[in-house]
Amino acid sequence: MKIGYPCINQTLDCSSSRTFRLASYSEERLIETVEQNLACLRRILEFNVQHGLLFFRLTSDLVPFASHPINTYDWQEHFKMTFRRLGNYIKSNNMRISMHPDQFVVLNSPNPDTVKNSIAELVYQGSVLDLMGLDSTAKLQIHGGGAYGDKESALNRFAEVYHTLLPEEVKARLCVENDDRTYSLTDCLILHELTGMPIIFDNLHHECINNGEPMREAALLAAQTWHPEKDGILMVDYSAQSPGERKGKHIQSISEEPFHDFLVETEGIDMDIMLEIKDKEESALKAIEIARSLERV
DNA sequence: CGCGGTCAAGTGGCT
DNA sequence: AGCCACTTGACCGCG
Repeated sequence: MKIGYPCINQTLDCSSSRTFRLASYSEERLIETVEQNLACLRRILEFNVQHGLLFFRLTSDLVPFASHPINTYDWQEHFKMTFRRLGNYIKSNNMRISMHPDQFVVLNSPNPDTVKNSIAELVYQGSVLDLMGLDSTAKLQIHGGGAYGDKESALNRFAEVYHTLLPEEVKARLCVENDDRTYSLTDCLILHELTGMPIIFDNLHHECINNGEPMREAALLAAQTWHPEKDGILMVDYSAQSPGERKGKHIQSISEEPFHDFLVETEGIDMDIMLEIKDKEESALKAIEIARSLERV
């Protein structure tokens, strides 16, 4: 089991998600920003290795406006060696990597432009992982999208787009994650049937919407959608409800007992866990200790 | 130099 | 109808 956190490290004094406004776009600024983002990413990865945090989610903002028409610069070529070195570092330290395109990526939107932009974003994020030389166990994780009042049609539209419009290099990495209000685990299983995509399991979202599956059964169902050689082991997004706040809102800092219980409940299911918790690596480090006490890492 | 409004993009739920 | 949240705040103009 590998444990990690998404995108941002709060201990280090750098950010790998620096960007700028569209209005102030220039090629010069793009190059400078990507340079700084990748340098910071390197520092974060080194921090993670030093602390045994072997699962990490790369920010979508590594390359600003990467899928926007304004960006016509060949950043892939310019930063080829930097990406390759980052990838070599990741591989030589046996780290697991994911990316999570944001809410604008909606493959089943009725608006063809939205679908087109979504695919461009997926191609960008996949190409980052490709440039790093990572295999198809490095994943892109998205949600089912909208329901538009007719979920069955929306699911079929997703599958249609998947089969007819997505390039192979995106399909090799694409996963669907159960969300907290529209696409439950059951819905994701349908998408899996239609496309073969593995399912990333989110425990908190599952608490928000489900079809009665106990946590262990749900995790098992998701785990069965992963092809061990091609996809690697199950990825899990773990969080806990922030007390007294909106349903689904992430907690500030990990509390030991629920995480401990989750690990006990999922004993024997091989998984890598991404902690979606506000204080980032601080909680991830606590989580490692808890997992160690149960001999899961 | 610090504060706060705003930023490429979508969707659904809440007030 | 408008605001908020989402895997994540960061940028930039203004005082």
